[in-house]
Amino acid sequence: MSDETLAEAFWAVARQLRLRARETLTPWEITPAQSRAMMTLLRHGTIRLSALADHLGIAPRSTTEVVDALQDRGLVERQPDPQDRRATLVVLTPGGSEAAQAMREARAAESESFFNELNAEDRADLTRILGTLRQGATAAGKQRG
Amino acid sequence: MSDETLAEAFWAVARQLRLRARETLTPWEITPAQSRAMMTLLRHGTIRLSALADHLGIAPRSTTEVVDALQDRGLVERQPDPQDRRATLVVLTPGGSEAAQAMREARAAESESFFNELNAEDRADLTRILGTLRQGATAAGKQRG
DNA sequence: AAGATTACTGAGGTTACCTCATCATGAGGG
DNA sequence: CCCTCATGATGAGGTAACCTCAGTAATCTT
Repeated sequence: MSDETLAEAFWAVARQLRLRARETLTPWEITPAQSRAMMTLLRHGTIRLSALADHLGIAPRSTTEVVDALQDRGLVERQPDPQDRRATLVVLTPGGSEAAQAMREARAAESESFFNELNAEDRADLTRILGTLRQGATAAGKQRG
Repeated sequence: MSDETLAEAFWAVARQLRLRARETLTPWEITPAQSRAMMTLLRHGTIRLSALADHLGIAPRSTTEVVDALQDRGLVERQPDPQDRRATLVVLTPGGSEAAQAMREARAAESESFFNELNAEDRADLTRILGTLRQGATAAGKQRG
């Protein structure tokens, strides 16, 4: 049953990674959900609130609150969707875009420093192993679903 | 900057593992915090509520609530500490102990099925790499602290 | 043009945590 | 012994991040 230890080790590292990520974001005083929203907007550009909800994996109603918070900080703006007047587009403000890029760089640097304990070979192995686990997990999930 | 991808892959797998763990515990209708408390009690035996709080990494007041919930389900009991009448000992009931052992086995089985996508060599590599990351993370954490 | 559907949001709830104040008990000093 | 201070648990009340359900405006279907 050394697998129990493997799972534990995985949790421990995930925890470290989570704490690091949180620490990295402290200068912006932003919550994890908000930062994920920012990253999504940086990656996909202006999108509808409902599309943002899909990307974040949370309910549209909850996304409203995340957007409210970001809007209060002047990081995003709501704009009417010219295609559909029911819809709301969420767009990064110039300041928000700047902040999002800075966050992305900080996270990349943090990730780099986290994983630079590993040599190139270990990184390659880890990448491959994680890929295997990711696929295996989804396949196994379907058995139960 | 393929590290960003590495971190992402790690998150993705951690997420799968978390979902699986949640799924594994559904038969007991128990929250993650409650199950962690059960595992702690199974491992350490009868301990004070404050000691349980330390193990769980949450505030004593929050631990009170976790214990309340477990007590309502008849899984644990409160007992006065003969050493110190201010303190409360938290002890698994016979039913709680049985449940805790069943959960531990279920989690071990789940972990086994999750990681059995990997061959022996990959498991060994992963174990080693996670160990490296865990140490590196704590070392790096001290720089910042 | 009526009816169904969709996009967002107000209202209100849940979970899992938190801090601060309170109360009983315990420990040390004069 | 008694007084003060510290400690263990808990009551009261708060927060963050989610949820569902209902309502409103706009769009699509027929």
